[in-house]
Amino acid sequence: MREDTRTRIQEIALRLFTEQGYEATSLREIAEELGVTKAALYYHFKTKEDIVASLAELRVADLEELLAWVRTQPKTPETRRELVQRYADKLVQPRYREVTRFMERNQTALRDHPKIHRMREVMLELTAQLHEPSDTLATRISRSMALFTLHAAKWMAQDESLTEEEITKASLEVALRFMEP
Amino acid sequence: MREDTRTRIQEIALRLFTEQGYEATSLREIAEELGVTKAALYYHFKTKEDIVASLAELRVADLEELLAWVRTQPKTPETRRELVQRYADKLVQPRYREVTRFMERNQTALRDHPKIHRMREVMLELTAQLHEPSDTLATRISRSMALFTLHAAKWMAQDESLTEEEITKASLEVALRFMEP
DNA sequence: GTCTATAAGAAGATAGAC
DNA sequence: GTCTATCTTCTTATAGAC
Repeated sequence: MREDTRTRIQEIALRLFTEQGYEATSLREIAEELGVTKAALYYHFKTKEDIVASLAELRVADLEELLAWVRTQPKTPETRRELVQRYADKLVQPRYREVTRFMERNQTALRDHPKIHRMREVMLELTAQLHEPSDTLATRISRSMALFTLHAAKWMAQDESLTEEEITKASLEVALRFMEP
Repeated sequence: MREDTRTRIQEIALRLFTEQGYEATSLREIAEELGVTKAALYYHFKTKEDIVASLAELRVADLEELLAWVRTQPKTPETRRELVQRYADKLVQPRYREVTRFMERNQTALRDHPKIHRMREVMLELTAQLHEPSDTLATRISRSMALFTLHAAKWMAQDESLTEEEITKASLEVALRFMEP
């Protein structure tokens, strides 16, 4: 069954925004790939920013769910490792990863979008769950780098003949190592 | 003594490109801040891309120097730690850091610029110096995250009342910890 | 080196027909 | 839901005077 037009706009926009950049991608291009005119897009999304907001929503909802979960848990090393594990699980879902990639690559262009701002907040709250006030600065940096590692490890794929699975597995191993006191 | 116009264009462009994004910053804005007309910019730089190339040049030269140095050294743990240390030293120089920040934030918009491409190459070669073929994948990821940590630690400054010096010192400590086997 | 003036085009967005 | 046609505004870039 054919997806609805709204979803297809999201898919095409996400791909083009990521490949070419947000500002560099015009509504004309999106419309052409979809096989309609620019004006048709305006029936589904009021503005270009609305398309971004709808994409950000896909990720924010996931992150807020994760944050809500961790707040029900006791603040133990066990919980922190489990949070890293769950974050890694989110990150292997293609849709989540694509949206994340789009946002990483267009930080500046997106800086004024309210939904993007909300997402940054949630990410900061999530990393804050990884340490306690009594931890040293070095420990806090190390813990934050655990989440970063899950994101950044895909760089490794460039010059190596490794499968995605090997990289995912190894970067989780490294991330958990960074969580050690 | 007043700097020359070319240098002032570079400074203003670098700031606006970083704050607002590369595509979102027009030559008109740069000219207005400089107090001249758009046309005057074209005397100093043939195109907008030329301004970017001149900015990238500032960083590429530094990185190539670092790469040239490390290639004269024996491939020992000692050399690798020294490379991390030297990279950290580069990163505290304001001009280098500003250009780096600009590039991090505008990855997609800059993807087709040849100078940017060269910079990515040099960065990859630098990280390749941090490990040997016999190292496990986890070790290689961990070592690459050492350089990443030096970049990313500035995120820590957001919600804390820490001095830049404390953060720099602690992130170097973490980076060197990540270099351990 | 900097100016005015202008070209040539693409962008986001809207009105109204079908 | 999608179209054609159009508006307005902005962009990069150039020609030629001073």
